[in-house]
Amino acid sequence: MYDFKSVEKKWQNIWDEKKVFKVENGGEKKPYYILVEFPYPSGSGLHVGHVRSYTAQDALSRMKRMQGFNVLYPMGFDAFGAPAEEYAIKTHQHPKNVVKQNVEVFTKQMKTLGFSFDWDRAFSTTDPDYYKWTQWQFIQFFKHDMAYKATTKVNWCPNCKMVLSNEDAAGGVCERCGTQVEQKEKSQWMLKMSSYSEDLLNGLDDTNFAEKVKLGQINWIGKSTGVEMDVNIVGGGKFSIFTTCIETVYGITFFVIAPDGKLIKELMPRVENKNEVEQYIKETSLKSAMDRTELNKGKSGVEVKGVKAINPVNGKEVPIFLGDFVLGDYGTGAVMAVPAHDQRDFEYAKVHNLDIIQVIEGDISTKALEKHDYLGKGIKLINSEEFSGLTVEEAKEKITDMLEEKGIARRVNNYKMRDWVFGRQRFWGEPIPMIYCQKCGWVSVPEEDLPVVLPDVTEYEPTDNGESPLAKIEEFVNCKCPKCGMDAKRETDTMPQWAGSSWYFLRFMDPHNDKEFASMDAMKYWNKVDWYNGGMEHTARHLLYARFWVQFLYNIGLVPNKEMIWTRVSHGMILGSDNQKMSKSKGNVINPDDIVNEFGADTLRLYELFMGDYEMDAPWNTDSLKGCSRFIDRVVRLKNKVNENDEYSKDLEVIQNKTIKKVTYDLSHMGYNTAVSALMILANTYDEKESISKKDYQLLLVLLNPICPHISEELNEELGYSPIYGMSWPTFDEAKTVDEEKSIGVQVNGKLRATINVNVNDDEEILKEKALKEENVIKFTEGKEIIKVIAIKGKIVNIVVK
RNA sequence: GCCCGAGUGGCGGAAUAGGUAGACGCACAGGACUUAAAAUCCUGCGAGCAUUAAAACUCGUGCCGGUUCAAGUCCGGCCUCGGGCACCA
Repeated sequence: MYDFKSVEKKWQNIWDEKKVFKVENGGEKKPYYILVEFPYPSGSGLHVGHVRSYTAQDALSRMKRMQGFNVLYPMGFDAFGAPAEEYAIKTHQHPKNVVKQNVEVFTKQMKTLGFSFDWDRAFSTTDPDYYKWTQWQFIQFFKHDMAYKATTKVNWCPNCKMVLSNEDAAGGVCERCGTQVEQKEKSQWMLKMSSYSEDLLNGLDDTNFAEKVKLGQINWIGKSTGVEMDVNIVGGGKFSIFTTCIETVYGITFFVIAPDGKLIKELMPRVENKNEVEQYIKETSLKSAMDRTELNKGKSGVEVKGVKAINPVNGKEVPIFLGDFVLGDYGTGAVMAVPAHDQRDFEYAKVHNLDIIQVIEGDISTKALEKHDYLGKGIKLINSEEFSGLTVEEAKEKITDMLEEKGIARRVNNYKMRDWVFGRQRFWGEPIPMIYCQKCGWVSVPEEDLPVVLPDVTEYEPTDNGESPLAKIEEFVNCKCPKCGMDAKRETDTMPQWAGSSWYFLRFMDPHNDKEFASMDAMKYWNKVDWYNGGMEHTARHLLYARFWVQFLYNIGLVPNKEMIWTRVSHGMILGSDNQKMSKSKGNVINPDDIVNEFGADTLRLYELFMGDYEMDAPWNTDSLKGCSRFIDRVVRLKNKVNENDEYSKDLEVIQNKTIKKVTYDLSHMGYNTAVSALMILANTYDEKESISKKDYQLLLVLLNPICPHISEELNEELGYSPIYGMSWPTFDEAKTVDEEKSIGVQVNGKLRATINVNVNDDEEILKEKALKEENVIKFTEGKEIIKVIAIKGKIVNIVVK
């Protein structure tokens, strides 16, 4: 085994000292921006999963550079967030120190892996120079009426006296102490993301995201098209419902309204069973979002006695129920219930003993006949007055037209995506740069006063009332109103972790700018992120937040494109050797440092790309890793076969062209494992020869360089050539990528009976002739009638007999 | 329940446009070298049948059916596993 430690160190130093991968904005070369999700620098260091995607994109970057592109491959740190804060609370040190240490560890680890990041562009979202601009952008949201304060519910642990994230409140209990989590009302900053629903859907057309990524976005936005209809209440008043199945309107037997909605509050004075209703509202409010879904099967609810609603199409009076399955913040907070044609309503009607009226042909004896049962099948309406006999599709339109003419309904779209709750009651986040003045209301911090810096204190314990720890720090809270100069109070909530990562890719384009978050020129130069790689777990939310952020900046003229990310791809996880997700508790974690120490960075890089389909999860296997180490040793040993010849060997021409083609294609199409395999085949071919030329050998090294940059540079230097990083990527001659002679299969009735050696140019007649001469083919065709012979040049012969 | 993704040897996985299934690697077995081990090199390696050897043959890409001269690949219907969302009207 070669001395990988000194070789790797040597080349890492050369790259570092000569700033080989430093990239400037501008120049003759075409720009190409490759981005990997920047990590959260946790205390446990780099994970082998990071190594997989960073290596993959590193290989792509290195090839692209050699292909003559000006490649931006940056790295940074997404370092705000709860774990650093919790660690800081435990150890009584400022989270920024914790982050600083972790960033140093991560940086060192990444350097020992030889990634070609432009380290001069690195930053952390926790740097005041960076979050200054996050705050500045928040102010733009505020100024453009896109940020507002509203009351939302938060998970509250009465024991820890802390606001919990949904993750920390999983199952309705506090993750730290196991206490039942309560829902608490809290006034918080929100971003009007829902107003971008349609734009975020349409924007997908301007991207090259993988189909599954687009689907993730579409599902999260959750558009549904339907009808909003007004419903009168007996004795005066009205409310609206939203439905996607207006064709079932004659089947309404009750309405259900949200216990947390406005409507029930309005109706309260007329309610006869006030106690019961109030009790139910209270019960619902105590349940966390989790509990509410768990209660799913119960179909709980109470009738709102004393008020009845009128079905607008036939004047029928039906009861109104309060049910916690209706959400106050989706649609209108009220639904029409048609038990015959909605399974949920069906079950609800059974539990509460309500009428069921069938309005669409079919069987409803055991369960509801739902839209997926009846749509698109020409099924007709019944019991629906003049609409009876129409197909459901016709009825949908005609009923809507009728209701619209009467002025009591509208065609509308609804979206599952809500506004973005942008406040966190935490210390370790970007302070929201807002000031509350008794006289002027909410006023944004003047831009010249940014950043609003997190204070240097030693206590980060949460307050008793659910406010951010910042609320305890008087010198932080108390300030003057920027408008009127009176005493005022600073907002103490901080931003969610998603904030900093919503625009970091823009900052990489112009990371040292102290006048703007990034100059328009810089952003126009790079134009878009060409490749964005990250985990599947971030393809829904992070990507959506980032796109929303960018679209907003675009609308106020601050970025050049409505979508700033062109291709988004995702990679699979590395699982433990037990095929389970790696976790400390399972004891199946592999530390990349250990592997680098024992086998070297090149081996780890090679293995992680070779281990399987990049987009798929793959289990760790140290034996396989050793195979990769062997391959590198083999390449090193091949040097003994190198002769003094400075020309390519003619007899290796085809395999070389083939390999160049394969590696070039695969590295840019996430076919990393097959690229490695092609290199192994090339090395095997070399190994079969007595000797190879310097050029032959160098070609292997150059093709291997994006994956194993250290050893390939070292061996190349030993040959006396100048560094690979300064070379051009090899090109191939398409005509020379196929062997003249090859073996193809001969089938009789589709079953393989022989193989024949042919020339790729042999025409059908020659193939047929050769095939029919084969002994085994004769055996199977003898005495039978040959119906036809299919012969495909260079591929196959199939003889059909009877 | 809904939406994605995946099921191929002992294992990880290959297989541009349907065209010799199992590339490449691991593990394993046998052999060479060696005092020995490691390393390296050579050979074999889907199952069955056969076994003195080889050829040949039969089956084989989760299951059932279909299209086709030809299906891992296309179509219809399922099953299992993984991930995400979850009363969204």
